[in-house]
Amino acid sequence: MYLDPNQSKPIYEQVIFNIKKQILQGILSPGEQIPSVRALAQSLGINPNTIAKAYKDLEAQEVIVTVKGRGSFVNQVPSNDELSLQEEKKIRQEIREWLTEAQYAQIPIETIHKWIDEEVERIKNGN
Amino acid sequence: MYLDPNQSKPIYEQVIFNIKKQILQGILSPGEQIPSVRALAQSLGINPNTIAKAYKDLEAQEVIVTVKGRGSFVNQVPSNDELSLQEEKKIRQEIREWLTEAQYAQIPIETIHKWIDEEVERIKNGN
Amino acid sequence: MYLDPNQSKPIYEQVIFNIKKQILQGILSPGEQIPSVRALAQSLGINPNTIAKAYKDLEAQEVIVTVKGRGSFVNQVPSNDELSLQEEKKIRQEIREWLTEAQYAQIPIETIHKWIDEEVERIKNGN
Amino acid sequence: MYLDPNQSKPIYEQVIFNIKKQILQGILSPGEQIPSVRALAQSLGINPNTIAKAYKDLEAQEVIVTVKGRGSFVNQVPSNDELSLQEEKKIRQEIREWLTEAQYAQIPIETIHKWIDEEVERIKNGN
DNA sequence: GTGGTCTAGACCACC
DNA sequence: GTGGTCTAGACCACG
Repeated sequence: MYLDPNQSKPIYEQVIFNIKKQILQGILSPGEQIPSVRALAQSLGINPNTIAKAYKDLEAQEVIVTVKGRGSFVNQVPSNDELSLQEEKKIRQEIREWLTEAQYAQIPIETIHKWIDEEVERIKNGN
Repeated sequence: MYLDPNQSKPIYEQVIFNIKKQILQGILSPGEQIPSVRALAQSLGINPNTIAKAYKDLEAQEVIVTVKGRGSFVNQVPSNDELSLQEEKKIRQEIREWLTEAQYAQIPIETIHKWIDEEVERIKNGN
Repeated sequence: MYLDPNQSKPIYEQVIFNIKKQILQGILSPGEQIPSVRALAQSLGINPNTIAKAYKDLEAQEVIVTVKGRGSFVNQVPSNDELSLQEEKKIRQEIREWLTEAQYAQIPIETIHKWIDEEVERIKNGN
Repeated sequence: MYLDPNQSKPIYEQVIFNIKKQILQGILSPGEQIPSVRALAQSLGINPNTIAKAYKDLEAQEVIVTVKGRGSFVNQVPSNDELSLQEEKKIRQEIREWLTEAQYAQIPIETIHKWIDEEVERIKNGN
């Protein structure tokens, strides 16, 4: 896992992001134990509280399950047959927020579609 | 202009966003004067400091020019024939941040492309 | 608001519980601002981080909305026309956990129903 | 006996819960010997310390009696003619804790009564 | 060993 | 003024 200190995104969100990416890439499999709070904190050189916060959020999102005294484990990826309306609203909101920026910078819409396809590949393959 | 207080995005960024959108939609044309800091603040019912910060950022991005004692005016939209590498890196970063979420929620890539096209239309037409 | 230090329930959960109760009782109304993190922390004599945690959880549950630099505000109570299955599962789980205890203590089922009605009244009226 | 590792309730409490349920259901009768700490730990695949703690708590609650060198035995179910005030206070507290949640989720009081009756049946019949 | 809670105190972004 | 993030270090419950 790699954290970019130059990024404005808070560390704990970067950790959440990375764990999810590793699950999608199959580096972490359902049922598998993820590193302990203290171990990950030490290997990243940051405070354990920050990792604990990330793990708690991941549990609230039902990405992992945590058992006190034993550790945290990867959950099943949700079988989102019915795309929750809330999820759609959230993603659309995020699209809207950078798309005006992109339009203003005169980036052709085809280029944007291309970039998205490339990034999807990147997530699947692992950079 | 409409501000959504429920949005996590800070107000000054929402103001920047809205000014840019109005330029893209042709509501504001190059050379045209935009409302004064005080006038806009009053009409939106927010703190003038917040508008001042937004205008300062817009000037730094060369979207508007401010002439002391006269007001602020819309600049030419940049003719970005050559897409700056920095611009691309920034947009790709923003794409990456929500795309992992979307992948995790099992949203098909075709759906995402469709949403983007819809949102582009929305920007062009003005909601 | 009153915190019971003898209770095993963590302080931040007691705070969440109390805010929700006050909303149900009409002490706090939708749109109204709740006390600032620092103010509530001081008046309860506890660390501001603990209140901040409670408020963040309340925001994740969509009970309040928080605007950086302004404060936190009560949201609309959800119009749960369709009772989410997840909600039902959670409540049933909680019922199951103490009901065996009650059965073992030989408490008649009618008594339990009576207690629940009394507690509902108590929530509505405010102790 | 079945333990749910996904449940937030600690394992030793789940063991206590299950023993009591089996007594209520008549699977275990007063005077009957229950499995040894080691045997139960092995059959559940968990740490013997955990079972030992459960048995110790059960003995403190006078649900079982342990005779050194012989094993643990089921006690008489208490003939709680007079409901202890302490018992009532404890149960009422537990009711209060989830009832606010239920009220907030707009669950009708009739539904809650129905759920309780259903769960009582479930305990009596053994799922 | 594991995670959960809490305190104390710092710095930052926003209004 | 507001909340958000992060650090450092403590103590507890659980296995």
